Amino acid sequence: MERQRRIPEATVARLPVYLRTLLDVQADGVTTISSERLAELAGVNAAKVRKDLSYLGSFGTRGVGYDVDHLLVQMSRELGLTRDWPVAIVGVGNLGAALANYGGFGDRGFPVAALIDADPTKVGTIFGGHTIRHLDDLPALVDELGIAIGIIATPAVGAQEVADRLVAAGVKSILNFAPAVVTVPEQATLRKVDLALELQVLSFYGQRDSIGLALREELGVAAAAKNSGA
Amino acid sequence: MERQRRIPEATVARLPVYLRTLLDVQADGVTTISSERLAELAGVNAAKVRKDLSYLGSFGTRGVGYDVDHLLVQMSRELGLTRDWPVAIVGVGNLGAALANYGGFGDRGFPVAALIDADPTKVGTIFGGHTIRHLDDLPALVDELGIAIGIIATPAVGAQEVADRLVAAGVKSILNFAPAVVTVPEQATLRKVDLALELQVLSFYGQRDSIGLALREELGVAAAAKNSGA
DNA sequence: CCGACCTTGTTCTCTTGTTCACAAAGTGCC
DNA sequence: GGCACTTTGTGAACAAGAGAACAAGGTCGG
Ligand SMILES: NC(=O)c1ccc[n+]([C@@H]2O[C@H](COP(=O)([O-])OP(=O)(O)OC[C@H]3O[C@@H](n4cnc5c(N)ncnc54)[C@H](O)[C@@H]3O)[C@@H](O)[C@H]2O)c1
Ligand SMILES: NC(=O)c1ccc[n+]([C@@H]2O[C@H](COP(=O)([O-])OP(=O)(O)OC[C@H]3O[C@@H](n4cnc5c(N)ncnc54)[C@H](O)[C@@H]3O)[C@@H](O)[C@H]2O)c1
Repeated sequence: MERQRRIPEATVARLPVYLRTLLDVQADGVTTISSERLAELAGVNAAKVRKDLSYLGSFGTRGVGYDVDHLLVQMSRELGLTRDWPVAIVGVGNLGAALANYGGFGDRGFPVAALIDADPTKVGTIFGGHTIRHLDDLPALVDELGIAIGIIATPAVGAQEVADRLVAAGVKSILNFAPAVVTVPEQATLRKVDLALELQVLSFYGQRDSIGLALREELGVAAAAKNSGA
Repeated sequence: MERQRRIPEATVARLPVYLRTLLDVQADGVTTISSERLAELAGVNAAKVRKDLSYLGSFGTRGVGYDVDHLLVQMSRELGLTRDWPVAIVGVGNLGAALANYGGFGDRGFPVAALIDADPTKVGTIFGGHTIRHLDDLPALVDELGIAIGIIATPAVGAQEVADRLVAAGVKSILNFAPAVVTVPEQATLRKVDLALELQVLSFYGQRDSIGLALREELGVAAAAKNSGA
């Protein structure tokens, strides 16, 4: 009779999308929303929305839909957004600086609490209201500021070491922007954002479409014959 | 006897990781690599590597492994990396500027060919070697420069419109950084990078782990009581 | 030239995720 | 109060992906 609290990974990744959508409609004064409408706005299938929401043990009202406010509360609770998650950005270069300047994080419960670099000429300088600290100060910063999430914005070479240090300092959640394979022990969670990967995937599909077009033009009868075989 | 050229999405997303790994080992002078070793370096399962590579129709040599150079050629061809894919960055703000400054794109076949903004005070100014052009110039730029990929780095509000314009101008591949649901017609491909989503997913697992710890420590009856209270 | 050894390519099974379809449940009109 | 209508929640079918296991194929030492 165990609690069925196990939320599938795929669902977890969609909850933030629903959350944002709900905040949008809430701002427009909408108080109730159907799975159909939410699905449309979130760009997914309605059945998927209902199933996803059902994992929250969420109570929609049949014949009516879901109460937007209530859904937002449930969802925030489930995602752990009832508290702040102080973020440390490691590597204040091009990208790290842009992230540090970005206001969108603090707004949503992810305040940038520390900037960290290894370059002695950067350490000690002030950027975006924060004094840049040295990587060696990490454990102290985690203690002091309760850093919960580390963002790696260093070159690929340093990424694994930074991750190791973050984990050693007690940071269990890491977001990696460096184009490198980084591994963390099981008790930690690592997610990656890989620009080059995204572009290469786009080029794959871009290319395939071009080929597809050419094929579609030239193939004609042969194509049908070929496909029917399958 | 149909060509089994349909590569699964999940595989496509891993090919860039293999590619990068192979480039790394190639730089170290390695000429042959086993699926086992490649898997280790790429952080995946060896069987998965073999299956993925088999979609390339790739010829490994049993008893030996894969020829690194050959694999790189095949993989680049499959991913469409034998040509350049000129990129246009739309929205030269915080993030757009960082992306424009980043050297890592041009290196790998994705030269930044155009910077685009809608802000009249930015249009005409020079940034990182490019004159910032107006969104209205998009069709001309696509013709002139052969823009193949559009990167959306505008605020969320403008994202869908920018996407529509990109598609209308003939850009079939789009990478969206704005936290908004953007849809494109079927002939186009859109991928998104969603920072807030990544952080929220991290907070979900971060929270769950803390709870998990508490549960593991106290388990049994007490835990149930505690949860019911929350 | 042969046999021990290694590594691939692929088949099969299991798990995870998606979608459909429909009964159950509630609303609000009349 | 009853009935037609809406929308949820979920069971079941289907699709995609992961991983284990192993036969087939090839290498290389002797
Ligand atoms: N800039 C972009 O738009 C962009 C886009 C995609 C990916 N990336 C990736 O993000 C990462 C950062 O890119 P960038 O352009 O900001 O690079 P950058 O060279 O401008 O900045 C890197 C910063 O990290 C610091 N650093 C280096 N090693 C460190 C270490 N071990 N510990 C702490 N700090 C360290 C450096 O001092 C520097 O300040 C790179 O891996 C890059 O591939 C950047
Ligand atoms: N900066 C970051 O680190 C960061 C991180 C995550 C996500 N994002 C997202 O990336 C997007 C850009 O962020 P930013 O910090 O660079 O914002 P920004 O406000 O600094 O820059 C936005 C730029 O887009 C331009 N713009 C606005 N509407 C436009 C339109 N319709 N067409 C063309 N250009 C237009 C503006 O003139 C401005 O130059 C936002 O959606 C943000 O949420 C940014």
